[in-house]
Amino acid sequence: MAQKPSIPKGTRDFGPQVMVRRNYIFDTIRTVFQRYGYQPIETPAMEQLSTLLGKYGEEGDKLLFRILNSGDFLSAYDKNPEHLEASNLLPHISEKGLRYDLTVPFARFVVQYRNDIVFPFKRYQIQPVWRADRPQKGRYREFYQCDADVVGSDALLNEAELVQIVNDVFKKLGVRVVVKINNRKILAGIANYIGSPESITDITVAIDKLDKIGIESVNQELAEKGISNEAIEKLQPVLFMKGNSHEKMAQMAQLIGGNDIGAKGLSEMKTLFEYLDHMSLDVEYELDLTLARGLNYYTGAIFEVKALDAQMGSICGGGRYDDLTGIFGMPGVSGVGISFGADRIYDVLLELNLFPETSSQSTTVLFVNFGSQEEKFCLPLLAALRSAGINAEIFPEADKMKKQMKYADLKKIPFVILAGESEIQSGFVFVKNMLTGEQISVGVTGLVDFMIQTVA
RNA sequence: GUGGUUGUAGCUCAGCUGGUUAGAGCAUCAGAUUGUGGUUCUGAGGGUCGUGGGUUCGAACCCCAUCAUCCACCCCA
Repeated sequence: MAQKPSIPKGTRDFGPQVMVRRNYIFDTIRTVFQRYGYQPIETPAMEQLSTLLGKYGEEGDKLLFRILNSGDFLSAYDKNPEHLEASNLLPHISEKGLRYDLTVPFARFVVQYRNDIVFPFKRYQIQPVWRADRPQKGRYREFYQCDADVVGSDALLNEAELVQIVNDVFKKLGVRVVVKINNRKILAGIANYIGSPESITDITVAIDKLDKIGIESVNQELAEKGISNEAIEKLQPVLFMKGNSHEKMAQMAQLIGGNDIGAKGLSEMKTLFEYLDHMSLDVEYELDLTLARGLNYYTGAIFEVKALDAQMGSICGGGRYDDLTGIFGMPGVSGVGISFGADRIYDVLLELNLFPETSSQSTTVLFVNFGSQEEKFCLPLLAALRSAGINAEIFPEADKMKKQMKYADLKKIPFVILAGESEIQSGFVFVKNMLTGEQISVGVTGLVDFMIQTVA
């Protein structure tokens, strides 16, 4: 054989049986989003590079897929070698990129259509995103995000509602999860408290790994980042803090209640938990002081959802961003959003065997094709079954019966109807149940009613 | 970007210290069965052993390079 065709690293094809299951996830999430009044939008796969660059930090910029300009992109470029530098060459080579997430394109969308949007604007968006990362378990270069965001409202009730949505989605899917909640203002308060406000990023990145690498390694990493010993010392009570969410908040008030931003964060957290405690949720939710989340545009609450029974990174995350639209020239609009990672949720459902059984069958009835006369006899029956809401098809050619039966078998079609010459003359066709192998004769005039009853 | 793993039929993998013509299971196709699938039996097709170079009388096997893959780190859904 010639060289085998293949697809790019970190991308996947989805066959019919996989798509049925993926759609089950998308439909579940979409239904919940709509239940809470969120409206759908879509944005292009590619954005201007200027929209994307600088929004995800230095690391994020490296993970952007850039699209090569069409045509002879160097024709207008000054090719004098003395002026040849990557920085001024780049705009000539690439000016578009594949979107990295759905939040930044959404911010662009809000700014662009600000006069047409009714605020607070609740939107959802289910589309693929791309990251030029190295693939590994649960990590792909092309994957779907399912986002719900509210912009134009500072109210913490929005945060609470998003947790409620998480609750509903995972309850429907049957996955046990824990929602971890933190607040960037609390993290800033911690950084102030230990006297290194400028190191907030290094501090949060390090303590985010606490449960993964342990306290020793965290302290070591902090030291390597240039955090002073006394600052690390002051941080220890936070890292070792025990108790439930309310107890932790009380302890934190002792430590960081004195600085403005820390107090603000704690106050927000308290309000949020008051809402959540009144929502009779099924999911666990807890304050996790070590939760940091990478995206640096978050300014308030941050969320992360982890499956309790599967070894998988976070399957859902989000947070509050006070000024995302500011970088696109529209300051003072606050937003909060959440993003479900459909591909990871798929992997979790597969691992835990949580996909519903029925989600693999598409056709209910197959007519065996005996020839051109018989085809014509079957067509009105087919149409009638379809009108009655029953998925039905006829084998497209009068192939060997064995092959047609095998087709039904492989496609898990539960009923096969045989209408050959003698059946047509008698006015009775055979309906074969492929599960039991049982075959009964049914009058043509009563066929649709019979099938409706049998299927129901 | 860093470290490691594995590349043999469509798929999952055997293949001894380097030795004739590289095997198995599953899948596919055909027949047993001209109007009955999923079971069974018989037979058939399908491989530049990832690619390129080297060592050797001889390489799927040893060496080097390269590409791909998966896993871990960084980071993240």
